[in-house]
Amino acid sequence: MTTNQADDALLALAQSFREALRQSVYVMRRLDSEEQLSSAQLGVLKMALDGGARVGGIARNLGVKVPSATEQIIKLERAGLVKREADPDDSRAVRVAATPAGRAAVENADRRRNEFIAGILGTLSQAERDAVQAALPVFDKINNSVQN
Amino acid sequence: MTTNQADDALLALAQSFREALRQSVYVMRRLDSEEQLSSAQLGVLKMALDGGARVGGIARNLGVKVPSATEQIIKLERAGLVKREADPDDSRAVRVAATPAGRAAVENADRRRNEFIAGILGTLSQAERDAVQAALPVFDKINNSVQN
DNA sequence: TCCTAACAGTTAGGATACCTAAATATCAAG
DNA sequence: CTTGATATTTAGGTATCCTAACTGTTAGGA
Repeated sequence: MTTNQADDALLALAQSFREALRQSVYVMRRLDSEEQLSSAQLGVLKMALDGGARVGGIARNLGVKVPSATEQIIKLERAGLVKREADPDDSRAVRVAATPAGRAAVENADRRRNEFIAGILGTLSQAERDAVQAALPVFDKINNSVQN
Repeated sequence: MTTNQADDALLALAQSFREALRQSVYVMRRLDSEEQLSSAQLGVLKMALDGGARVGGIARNLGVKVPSATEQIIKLERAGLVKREADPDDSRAVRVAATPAGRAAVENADRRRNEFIAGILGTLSQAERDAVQAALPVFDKINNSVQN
């Protein structure tokens, strides 16, 4: 039946997709292992760049629970990369802002990581890069589905 | 200059790609959180299906160090999903083989995870699925580059 | 034959990131 | 002014990974 064929194709794609996911985790780990700033911390730091991210928002955006975000924020604070200050409008809340050192750290980390990945992407054919390019927005969409 | 333009494009693609990687980690975590078998364990178990995977091979294939593989293997053994036996040809080595229960566990876990992902893929347009499909081999290639 | 270097795996110890539950403080509505 | 909801932190625990050190086996000379 047509439906089952469609399902089978979908399941086969899902299987391959899962394989790619597993690999992504591995690539991410490699990327992290060469750096001082973990990707979790880099994620927090980037959200603190605009000057007033709240802990809950950071956690939501990062796909982790609030205590996990707090943990990273504390580490960054101890490293002098962000500062925490009371939200003037809501004393329950905390605003996390990158310090100048934090800003510099983001730029450095981002650049190095991008160069590493760009180095790999540079070995691909243009068609392959186009394929990646075309898939990225879809990945974004998939993530949002999962985010739920 | 042409070279710099190409570099810039590559770096921009790298940036987007990294964003997708970050999301992948998140999706993977979600996928894992709903299951009994972690994806690390599922990976080990799959390699044990053919009956005689060695610890070192499993570690290499999984992109982790040998002690990390051992750790997962021990957990699987305690759960009755694999058994360890001496390699008849080389007494230093250990052969890891899935038990019938292990085999069943893989099938179950794989099916459930594939269905979860297929459910998401099913909400996409055909063009979007094609884009994913086309990008998967490239992801594979990128992974192999990183594996180094 | 025996020694030694290389190799396969396990054990021990430690780091990191994540989670849930409980505690603290503030806000907002009645 | 009380009470329930909200924002964050603290406490405690889990999983995965890592490096270094240890045990046992193999293989290639001297």
